[in-house]
Amino acid sequence: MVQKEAKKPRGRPRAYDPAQALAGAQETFWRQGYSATSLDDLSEATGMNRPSLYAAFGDKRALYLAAMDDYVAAAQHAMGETLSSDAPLEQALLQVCDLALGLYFPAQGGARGCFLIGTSLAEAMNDDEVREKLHAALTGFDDAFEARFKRARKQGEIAANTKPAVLAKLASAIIHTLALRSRTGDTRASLRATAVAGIKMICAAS
Amino acid sequence: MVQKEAKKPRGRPRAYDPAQALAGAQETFWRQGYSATSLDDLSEATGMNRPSLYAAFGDKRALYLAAMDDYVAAAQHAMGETLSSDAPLEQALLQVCDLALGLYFPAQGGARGCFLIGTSLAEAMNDDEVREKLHAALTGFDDAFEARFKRARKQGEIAANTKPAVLAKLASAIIHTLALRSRTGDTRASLRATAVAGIKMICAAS
DNA sequence: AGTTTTTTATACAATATGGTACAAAAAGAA
DNA sequence: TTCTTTTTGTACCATATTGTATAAAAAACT
Repeated sequence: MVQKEAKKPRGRPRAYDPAQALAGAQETFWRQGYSATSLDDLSEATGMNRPSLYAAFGDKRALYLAAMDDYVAAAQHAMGETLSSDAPLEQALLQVCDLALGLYFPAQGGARGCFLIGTSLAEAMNDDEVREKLHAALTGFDDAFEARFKRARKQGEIAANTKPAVLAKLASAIIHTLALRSRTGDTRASLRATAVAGIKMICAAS
Repeated sequence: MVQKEAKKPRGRPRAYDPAQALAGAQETFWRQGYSATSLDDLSEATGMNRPSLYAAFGDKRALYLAAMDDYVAAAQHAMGETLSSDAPLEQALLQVCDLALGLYFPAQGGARGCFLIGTSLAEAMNDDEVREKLHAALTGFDDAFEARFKRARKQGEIAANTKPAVLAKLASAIIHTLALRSRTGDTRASLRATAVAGIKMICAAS
C-alpha cells in the first residue's frame, strides 16, 4: 500500500476526483471533437466549475493534451500487455484488434471510434504539439507490433526473411481502418471480419 | 462545346468564380477542420463577403457539405479512371495509392492528408449527414476496389477462391493508413513504401 | 476562537462567431 | 434615360466562448 491519505491538505477539500474529471473531459472530446467542445461542455462533463478546471488542468488545450496523454498511456499499456503474452502470433494480433474494438465500441453509448484518430487528426494541422503527440503515439503502436514480429521471427513463427518493421506498419494499418470505420457507422462484426482477414494475410505472407 | 455564355444574366455580375470559391473553402476546411474554421476564414479564402457566401452556398454547414461532395466526386472519378485501365492489378492498385498520395502531399503548402478522414471524422459524431456522407464515400471506394478485384479474378490475375469484397477492404485499409499518417508528419516516401508492401501482400495472397 | 490556506460559486468582461438588414453598385431591359 | 434585377459592401445584432475577478465556504493550524 502506498501511504493512503498521508496527510490531509490544508484548505477546502476538492469536490471532484481528478482522474474521474479527466475521464469525463476525455469522453466529451472523444464524442464532440476538440474545437466543437466548449468549456461549458467540459464543466458539465467533469462536474467542475470553470475556475476549478483552470486551476486543476490549465486551459482547454492543456486539458485536451492531458486527455491525449492519458489515452495513449492506457492504450500503450494494454497493447504491451497483450503482445507480451505467450499466445501465438495470429492470436495475439487478433487480441490487440479486439482490444481496440472494445475501445471503439463501448458497452454503452454507441460507437465512438478511436480518440486519437477521431479528434487529434483534425487538430494536427492547427497545433504542432498535438501533431507530434499523435505521431509519437502511432509510432509507439508500430514499435509494439514490431517487437512482437521480431520475437515471432526469432521463435520461428514467421520466416526469417520477413521484415518486422514493415509487417508492423501493415498491422497498424488494420488498426487504423478499424479506428476510422468504427466511427462512420460500420458494425463491430464487419470490422472484426476485416481484422481477421488482414491478420491472416499478414501471418500467411510471413 | 456546351454553349458558353449562353445568355448574360440580368443583374450585377458576380465578382467570384463559384468553382474557385468552393475550392478555396475546401482548402481551408482541409487545413483547419470544420469547427475551427470561421466565416471570416471562409470569406478570406473564397474572396467572397459574408452575404455572397450565404447567397451562393447557404450557411457554413452547407458549404462544408458541398466541399465534401466535391472531394468525393473528384476522388471517385479519378479512382474509377485509374482502376478501369488495362494495367495489371498490382500496378493499378499502386497507381491508386499514388493518386491518393498526390492529394495528401500537394505540390506546395505541406502535407495535409485526406480531406474526409482529416476533417469529416471529427464531425461525424456531431452531424448525422456528415457521418452518412463519409460512410457512403468510404463504401464507394471499397466498391471501386471490389470491382477491380472481381475483374482480376475473372481474368485470372488472382485465384478463383479469393473474395473480392474482403480484398477490397484490405486495399482500403492501405489507403486509410496513408490518409492518416500523411497528416501526422510521415514522409511521402515512407508511406509509399508501406503502400508497396501492402499491395504486394494483397496480390501475393491472392 | 481566530488565522491561514485552498477550493468553490457566482458573476463579469472582452472578444469571437454565425447570421442578417440595408443601401449602394453594376449590369440588362424598356 | 429610367426601371428592374442581382450582387456587393458595410454595418450591425444576438449569442457563444474563453478566461478571470471576487467573495463566500470549508477545511487545517495556532
